[in-house]
Amino acid sequence: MPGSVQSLERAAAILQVVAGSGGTLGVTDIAAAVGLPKTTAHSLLRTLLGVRFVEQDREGRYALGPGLLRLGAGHLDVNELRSRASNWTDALASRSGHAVRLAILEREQVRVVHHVFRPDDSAQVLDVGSVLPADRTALGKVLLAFAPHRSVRGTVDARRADVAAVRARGWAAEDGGHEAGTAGLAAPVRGSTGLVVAALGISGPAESVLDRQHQPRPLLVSMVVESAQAISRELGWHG
Amino acid sequence: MPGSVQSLERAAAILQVVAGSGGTLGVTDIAAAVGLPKTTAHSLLRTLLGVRFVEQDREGRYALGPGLLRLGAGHLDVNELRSRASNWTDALASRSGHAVRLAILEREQVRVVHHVFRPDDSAQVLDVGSVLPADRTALGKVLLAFAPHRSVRGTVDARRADVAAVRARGWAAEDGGHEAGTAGLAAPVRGSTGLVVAALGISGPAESVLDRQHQPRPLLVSMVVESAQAISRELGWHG
DNA sequence: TGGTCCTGTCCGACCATGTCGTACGGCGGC
DNA sequence: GCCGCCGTACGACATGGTCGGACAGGACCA
Repeated sequence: MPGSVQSLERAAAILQVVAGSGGTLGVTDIAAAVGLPKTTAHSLLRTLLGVRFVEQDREGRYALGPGLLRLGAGHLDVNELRSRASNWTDALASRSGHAVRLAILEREQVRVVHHVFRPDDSAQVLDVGSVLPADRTALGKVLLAFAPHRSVRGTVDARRADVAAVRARGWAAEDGGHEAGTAGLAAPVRGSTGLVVAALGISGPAESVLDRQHQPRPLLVSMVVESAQAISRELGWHG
Repeated sequence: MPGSVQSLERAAAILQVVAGSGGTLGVTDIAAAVGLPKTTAHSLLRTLLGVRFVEQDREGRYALGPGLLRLGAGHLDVNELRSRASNWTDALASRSGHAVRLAILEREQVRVVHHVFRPDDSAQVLDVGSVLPADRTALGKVLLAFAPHRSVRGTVDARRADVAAVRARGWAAEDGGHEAGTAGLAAPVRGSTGLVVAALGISGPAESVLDRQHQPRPLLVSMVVESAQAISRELGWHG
């Protein structure tokens, strides 16, 4: 491909073959798989070994190395997020008496990854996996407000003030914008780097979440913000 | 460094910088961080983009891409292993009445990653994190027998028959080899590729694990093998 | 609203490096 | 003990990677 660095494309192909083997592969097999002379493949593998993107066993066979695996390790795994959050989400549901959801931003969409039912006997539907509107839910407002690469001018004027307010307050509210008669609150969950990786929220009947002036009940705000911060600390955030 | 492919070393440095940022970075910042002219860094990034080791947001800033993250995705995460195994390990402890351990092979050592106590009132010590002798425990025998890159000649004669027997039977036993008066059984846990990623074992008083002929009790063998296979299916193995 | 500054990207000249054939030591199989 | 095949080293040479200059576009400020 014109304009590409050939040796990088070749190295990427080699890494894909090694990863696909699931175990270890010799130089001869790798060369055959990527369609290169053995000494060319060996030359590339020697450098991949040097940067620890591959490693070699005692028989000279190659496997993916710690240098490569470490690159991806900083990325948050959704299962780990759920696992670490679950004590706090259960406790928040108990203390607040509301349904609790954890959501992530995925390709500009808000996906629920964890859901704890409101602790009563009412019939409820499990939300995990569902996608929520980003602009009309508290969870979505939080995720959009703290998205890492959004410039202010990229947001239409009507929402700019909202985004700024959510960032300043550290939480977002929704009042019937998503489901008539319900309201919600959400706060950001941060990963070890301080970046927002999820949003934690509660939702329920509007009269339960909001006071008579249609403002969020301060006690509930505190519970949500504190629980989100506790989960953030669990994920390695020091803030 | 003589003998290395310079552009691969440079690309690795770029990926490490992007991974370390935890979010997104521009070409100018990446070039500064790796000490290269901007156009050189851009040339390398264009190819990394082409192989999807990085991706770009709408403002032209770079983050780690799916092509790279997917390489590491096949690697089993110990937390995920524990998480997926825990239902089965709890059940095995209950049904068998013995302590249950899950171990992995790590640099030729056997490391316990999960431990469920024997379901009685006796005082017990949590083993998680400890390292066991590879050749004298059932867990170690299983992990060594099924290690992916071990040639037969690399194993001294005295153990070759043992390795072959463990492979043929699909489980291993220990009889006081590790702790006087105790015995143990273990079976392999496979990942989605069919490779053995862990060993599942029970242990307890020798008279409880073994019959009068000092052979493992068949019912216990079945329980361990079936539980290990259930965990394997949980991890995506189809065998 | 226009000017300034800084960004990401493109183009092409040039030379330093990446490619790969040949050869060799070591190991496994027969 | 011999043969075949592996991984690895070496070095010649052709080409691919490097990078300076230029440009378009966006953000910011007076």
